[in-house]
Amino acid sequence: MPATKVKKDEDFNEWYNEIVELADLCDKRYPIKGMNVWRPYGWTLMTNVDSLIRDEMHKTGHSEVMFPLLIPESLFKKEEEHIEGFGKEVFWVTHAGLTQLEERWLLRPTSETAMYPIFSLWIRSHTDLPLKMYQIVNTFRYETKQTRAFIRVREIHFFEAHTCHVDFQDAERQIQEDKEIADRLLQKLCLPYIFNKRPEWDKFAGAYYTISIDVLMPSGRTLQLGSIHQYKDNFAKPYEISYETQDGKRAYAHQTTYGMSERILGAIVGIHGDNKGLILPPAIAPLQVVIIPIIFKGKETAVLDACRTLHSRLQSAGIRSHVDDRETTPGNKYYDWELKGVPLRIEIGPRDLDKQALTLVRRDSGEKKTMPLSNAEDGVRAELDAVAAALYTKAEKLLNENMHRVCSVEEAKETQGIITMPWCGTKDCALEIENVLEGNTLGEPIESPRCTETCPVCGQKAEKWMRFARSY
RNA sequence: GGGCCCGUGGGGUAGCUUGGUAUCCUUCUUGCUUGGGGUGCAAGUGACUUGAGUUCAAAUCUCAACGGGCCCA
Repeated sequence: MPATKVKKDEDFNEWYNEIVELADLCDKRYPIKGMNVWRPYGWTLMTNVDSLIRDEMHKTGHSEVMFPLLIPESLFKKEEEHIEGFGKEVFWVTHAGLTQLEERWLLRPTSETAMYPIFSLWIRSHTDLPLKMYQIVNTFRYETKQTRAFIRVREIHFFEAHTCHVDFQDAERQIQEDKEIADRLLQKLCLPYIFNKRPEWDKFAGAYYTISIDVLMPSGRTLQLGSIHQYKDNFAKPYEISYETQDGKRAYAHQTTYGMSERILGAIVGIHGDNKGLILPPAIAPLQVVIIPIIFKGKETAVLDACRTLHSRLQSAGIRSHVDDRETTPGNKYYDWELKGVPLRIEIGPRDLDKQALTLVRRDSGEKKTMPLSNAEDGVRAELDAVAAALYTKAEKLLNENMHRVCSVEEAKETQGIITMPWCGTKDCALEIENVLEGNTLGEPIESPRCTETCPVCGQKAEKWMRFARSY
């Protein structure tokens, strides 16, 4: 029996809208467009993702900081391209109490302009570099388009890492490290992804270049989960982030940033979920195992005791477990926890106790098996790994089956998903393809061989490949 | 940026055309019952998005705002 009214493969967008509320991730009834309430279950999930990010940051020598939410207009305005890129979508604070502010303040859309004036104070010598900082905060963008839970919101739960380096080469090494972080993180979340070097006209405002981290949603649209930016010294100059070199000269720092948001959660919901609800990767599932006692009159205590004993054993083994001892029927509990996406369910009833066994059901496949109670810890751990592997494989299949390399406009028209085509390098030709495909330019695949084809639009020699897709 | 549709208990809905008493399902609360895939019975709580207009009277008609959804650029 499905939990959702709308089927995932019939109307993905509706299914998504329905499931984020049904599964208690968020409450969309807050009366400001694009500002939803995080419910406890959703927030636990998000903070679990954040923990994985923090682990990666600390492993790679970043320090966590917390900068103010408000930015004075004068600081924001120092980098021209930046203000041009964000100017139309910032929220302004113009009054304090009854008095009009002498200088307007804005809610950070991202924190470059808050951090960099302070970085310029912190950095004096080459020994202060590299400076590697990050924060996980809320940022604000005034979206005018249709908003969607976790995917397009006005208050963004944002991870942003900011680094400063002695030169371009060292900043490039940072970007290499960022890619490795993405690889480890998204592997744990069972999310296969692609890197794309964004086209000049769509890079981050003020960046030298931008690499996006994109995943493919089951609707056939791509979702950008993160960005890695090389700034060179574009911000260091206006914000005067300079240092004294070893030989006593002054030089500007080269900077990078790395950003990700709750879109990660959107991808997990959209890619792994099914018509029964969420399916969570064990790495971030608030509960990895739920234990359902199967109670019959007269045998309550034996069953409940067995459940509780198993629960504390699993907890001691570092497995997030829960005994659902609510006064309702087992069937109800199954539906509840399937909706919540708990990877494994254990049932213990009188029949199991007779055999000193437990019944275990996988959320992703529905597969049911019994195993002895004696080494439940190992059995559960192995099954959690199996769920994670299966989720990744399924998502990888979706991505691979929907990535196509084509060399003519006609072929492209008849192709779904992510399309890679030869590209001569001019904006007009890319925009023409966007028109034909009703999609967007994703960017250049960053690690693919040189192209020797011709541009399908203008017929000129194409030295690059370019990816196109419909995007969120 | 332009166009279209929608807003009724926590969720889903009927009622709106033709203005007057708000329907049903579910959830929730209490009690008993049941318990290996939504157990059954009984009782109870709970709603017309906001503002202005028309009217003796507005969930119903008009306008606007806010919110939600869809389509096009």
